[in-house]
Amino acid sequence: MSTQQRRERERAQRHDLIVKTARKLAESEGWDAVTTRRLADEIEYSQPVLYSHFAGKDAIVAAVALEGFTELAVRLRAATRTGEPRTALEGLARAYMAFAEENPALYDAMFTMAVDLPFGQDDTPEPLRDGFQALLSGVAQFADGRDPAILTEVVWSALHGLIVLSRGGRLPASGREARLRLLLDQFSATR
Amino acid sequence: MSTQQRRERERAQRHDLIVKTARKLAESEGWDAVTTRRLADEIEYSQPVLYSHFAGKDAIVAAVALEGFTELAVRLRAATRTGEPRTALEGLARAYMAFAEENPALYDAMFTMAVDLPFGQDDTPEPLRDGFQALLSGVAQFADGRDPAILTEVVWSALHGLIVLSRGGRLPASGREARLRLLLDQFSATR
DNA sequence: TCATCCGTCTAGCGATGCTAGAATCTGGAG
DNA sequence: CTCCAGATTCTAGCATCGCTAGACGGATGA
Repeated sequence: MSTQQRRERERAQRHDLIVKTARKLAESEGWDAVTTRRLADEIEYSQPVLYSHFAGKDAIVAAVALEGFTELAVRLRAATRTGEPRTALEGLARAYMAFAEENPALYDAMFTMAVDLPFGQDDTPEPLRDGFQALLSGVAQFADGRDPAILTEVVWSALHGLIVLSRGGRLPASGREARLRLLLDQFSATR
Repeated sequence: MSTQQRRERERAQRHDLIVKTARKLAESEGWDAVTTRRLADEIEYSQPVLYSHFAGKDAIVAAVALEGFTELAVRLRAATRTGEPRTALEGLARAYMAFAEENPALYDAMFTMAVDLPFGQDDTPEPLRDGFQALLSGVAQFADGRDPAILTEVVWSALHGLIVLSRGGRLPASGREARLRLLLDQFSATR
């Protein structure tokens, strides 16, 4: 009976190996380099093994994304644990942008690629829920009469827009800080 | 000598036919359906003909995107020709979102796919420049002390974020109007 | 010791973007 | 009107992609 457990343990390890390898590969050479053949090579197994763990390549990307949500939630919570609400928004925003900048491929998997992750639904995976909750609880501190959920969604959208447009070369790298400052100013004003 | 001109005219027509067909196909069945084979079928020529007009598939997508920028600029200018600055921002934002909603595939080509279009550079194509100018001149009306360029970039980012997150199912379709209202409120406040 | 079964790999399918070389058509000279 | 030269278009194929069927192998239990 013990061999059965060992088997399952090894399977779980290989599962993690696949996810971690995919992530590392994507981060170092971009998602285009993450082909099933290359990934299989990297983990030193053949392609079909991947499909015994995941339904397809999309599922692997989704698994990587899920890891990302967990990490993002941790970082956002850490950032919101500071003092006053004014700096809380700034900390939150900076933490979010830093995360996106440090893990571009991961961020892509989370917010631009994997379409099959159910976001605001009943079967939304825990890490996803947690990520949004971290944002929400941070933003709610200075909602000041405004609807916290709506406010969170808009702040999030603005940050995401800045990130994704910057990355694609649509926004000049120079004004980064000025844009963030303006955004923070606008959203701390209750009006 | 006339036949030479006719040749060139026909070439130009076929060039347009390719772009228009790619756009229509993308809009009706998504960009995944726009394969070189399918596109060649649709225009009733063989694949290599495409490559006598464009360097590759990316160049075709870029050509479609360019069309989009021209149209977007026109719509934005029309929207900003209204009266007071308060409603100008709202008109601008609604026009932008309506454009994105009515032409999802086109919008994708403009702002998420084609990476090879030089955006804020010296060799930026005219339609691109014009598109941003239309936004800028609209936003500048109510800048009210704030840096117009920075303000434009941030407003644009926020709108883009809303659009792209909504489309990917990351934001619920329900709060659409509320989010837009909140965004408008925040950005009309000068503070 | 042997048969069974689970796990893994080899080999291959259809589809992709792109291209070389054959085939065809066009236009102008004799 | 004929025929050749040059441009144009097509057929066929390459490498690569995600994915899978079926052969193969070794570990497990009788």
